[in-house]
Amino acid sequence: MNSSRPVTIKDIAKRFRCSPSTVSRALNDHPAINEDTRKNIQEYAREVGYQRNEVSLSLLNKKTATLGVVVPTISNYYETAVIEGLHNVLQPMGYTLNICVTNESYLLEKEYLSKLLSNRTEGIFLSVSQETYDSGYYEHLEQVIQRKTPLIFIDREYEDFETSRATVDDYHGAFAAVEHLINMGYKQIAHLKGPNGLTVSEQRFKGYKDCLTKYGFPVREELIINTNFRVESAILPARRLLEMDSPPDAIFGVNDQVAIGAMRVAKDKGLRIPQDIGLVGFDNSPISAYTFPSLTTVNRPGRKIGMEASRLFLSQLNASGDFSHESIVLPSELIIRESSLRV
Amino acid sequence: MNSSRPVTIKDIAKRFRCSPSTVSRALNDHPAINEDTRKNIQEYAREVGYQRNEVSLSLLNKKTATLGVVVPTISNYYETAVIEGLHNVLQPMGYTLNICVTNESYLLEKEYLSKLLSNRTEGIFLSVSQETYDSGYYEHLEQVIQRKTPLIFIDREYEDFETSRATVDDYHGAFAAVEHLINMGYKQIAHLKGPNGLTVSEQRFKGYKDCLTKYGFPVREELIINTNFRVESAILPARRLLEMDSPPDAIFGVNDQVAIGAMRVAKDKGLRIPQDIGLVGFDNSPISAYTFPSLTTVNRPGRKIGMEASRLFLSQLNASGDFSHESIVLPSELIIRESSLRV
DNA sequence: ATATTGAATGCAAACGTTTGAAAAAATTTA
DNA sequence: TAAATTTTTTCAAACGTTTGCATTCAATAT
Repeated sequence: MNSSRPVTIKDIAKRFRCSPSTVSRALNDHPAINEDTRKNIQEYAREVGYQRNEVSLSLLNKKTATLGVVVPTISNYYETAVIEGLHNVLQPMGYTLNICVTNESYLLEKEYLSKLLSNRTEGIFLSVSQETYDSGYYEHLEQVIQRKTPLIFIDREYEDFETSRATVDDYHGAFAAVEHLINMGYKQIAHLKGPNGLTVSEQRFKGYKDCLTKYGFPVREELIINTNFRVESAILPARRLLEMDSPPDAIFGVNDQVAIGAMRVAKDKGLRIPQDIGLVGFDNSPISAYTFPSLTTVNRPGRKIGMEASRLFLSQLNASGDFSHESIVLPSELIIRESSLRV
Repeated sequence: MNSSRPVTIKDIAKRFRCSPSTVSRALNDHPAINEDTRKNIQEYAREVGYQRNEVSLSLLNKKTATLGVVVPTISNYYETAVIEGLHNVLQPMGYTLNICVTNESYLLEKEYLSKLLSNRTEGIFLSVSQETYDSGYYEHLEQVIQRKTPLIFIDREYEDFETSRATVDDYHGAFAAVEHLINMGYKQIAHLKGPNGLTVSEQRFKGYKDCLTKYGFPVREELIINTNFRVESAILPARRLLEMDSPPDAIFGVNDQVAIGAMRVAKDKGLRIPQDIGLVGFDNSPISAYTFPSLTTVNRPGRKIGMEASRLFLSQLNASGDFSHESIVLPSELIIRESSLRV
């Protein structure tokens, strides 16, 4: 019966033997519409479940009220916190977020950006994929710039682009973490590093190295092993570290997951934490406060990053024409817990 | 200089002194277009970065290639796994997922659904919010049904609606978990329950109760305490349980987070796991395999759910007209690890 | 009775693209 | 060289909505 075709303004116009304009105005409470007409039309519209076709409006106004969020993954606490932050600011302003997960793939990232532009997305928040980083291809971003669509980098940035970016101060967070371990008297501090090439990995690595150097410790190659951020990826590296002839007495993990993996391995070997080995993670994920022992970590204000990024977007929007590119770097904060608190 | 207005087909037509139709056909490799014309136009289009306006196409074809995914949260492993599953199937088919996070709010859920319909989304995957559940208002769903937009329930379902749904067999998973604890000789099994009213909570709770009853154990009110799925929310309840005069010797948590919270509390009290107290979670989140001791849990095939839900959507699409509503229930699987393996 | 006002409604264009049918241009055939 | 054919291009409508301007119609003032 009920044809599935959505009711349009024309359908209503036909029903009332009036023009579409009248219906449009009636529905939008335009003053120059007879009170009765207005009421009747509005009532009927409600009855038949009329819903304005936003697609046509988008075409007409060249506004879609849609923003793209392109991220490598949503499987970590941090990323979802960022999205929550974006959401908290932008949703109330009427924006819809289009969340695209690139899964670290350059091709997907490119495709998503292209699609977002085709869909006339009004702004793009981007955390570039690892493949993009590795390959160094950035033409797909040129597109975005050329079209003057506001582009905001989140965390993983590409330095050569003139645009706004919001990042956490990974460097000083890592530095503080290692410094804390040194203060606690640890002498051989290993690092379970993130994938090569990513800003996040490299900045934390740099903080680690610089801190060791500052305090006169050597940076020992064999104490630095790569992981892919995931807990499983830390197991073998941690084992390798702890089975060395002169094993480290502390491990700084590139994130909490990795540190928790190392914690498990240490416990399996009967090591006491923090007495025999100190552990520090990064992210301050909810679980890190409730491991046993609880994990010392570096807080990364994901929600705040999302909110700051929103702010950057909005200011770029208002400053149409004049560039107004800002770089926001939010401080990270060392959170000392049991896993490193040696007394 | 470069005006920020996107290049349109008309602009190109003007440049070549031809009609928009010619340009359109040239760009789409229509056979009835002169080879030279085609080449020139395509080259020029590439040069100026022409990108088809998908909005106008959506209006014309009444197809948006967009699907809505409305979920209460994306902060858990499971939800992101579901989204990954949806993504894996639907992205290659050209669909864009519009992920909407309701944050358990009825109002937001309603608003999102309305917006998705207005945007002519071609299908909606919905896991209803807790408020919706509590309130019992479902008119906002009637809208979707009335518009014949395919609607697929994920996990949190509302039984009265005629539509497809994909859920995990929470009941039998919980049953198996508790049965396992009983087999291991635990006598007083407590339950850290999820929020009231949610299918997920209630099904697991029912599995817990039925299993106890089957094995002749009483269901003791004081051993059942609510949580909100989050690790923090388990701390006080777990403490209350373990400080009872006759405390439980096992705890079944509604999810891994909650179980890990209980694990922490138990350890703080100096209890040995699994000797003094057995623990079981639910979800098989990545971390659960690497806690110390590792956590017995129930696997919830999130990615598979996403893939099955996609399948349900596609079959509903093809069977346009004739209803073809299916309910898929995927089995959950007990994964026995150290936290309950008492020998 | 006519001009003047005011309220209510309709017309037509616009947003960017596609597409069947018609028209125009180029080519071949008789 | 005209007719027939083929190739190439243009026209116009459509998708659903909004909006400045024109129009209609009734009521009031002169």
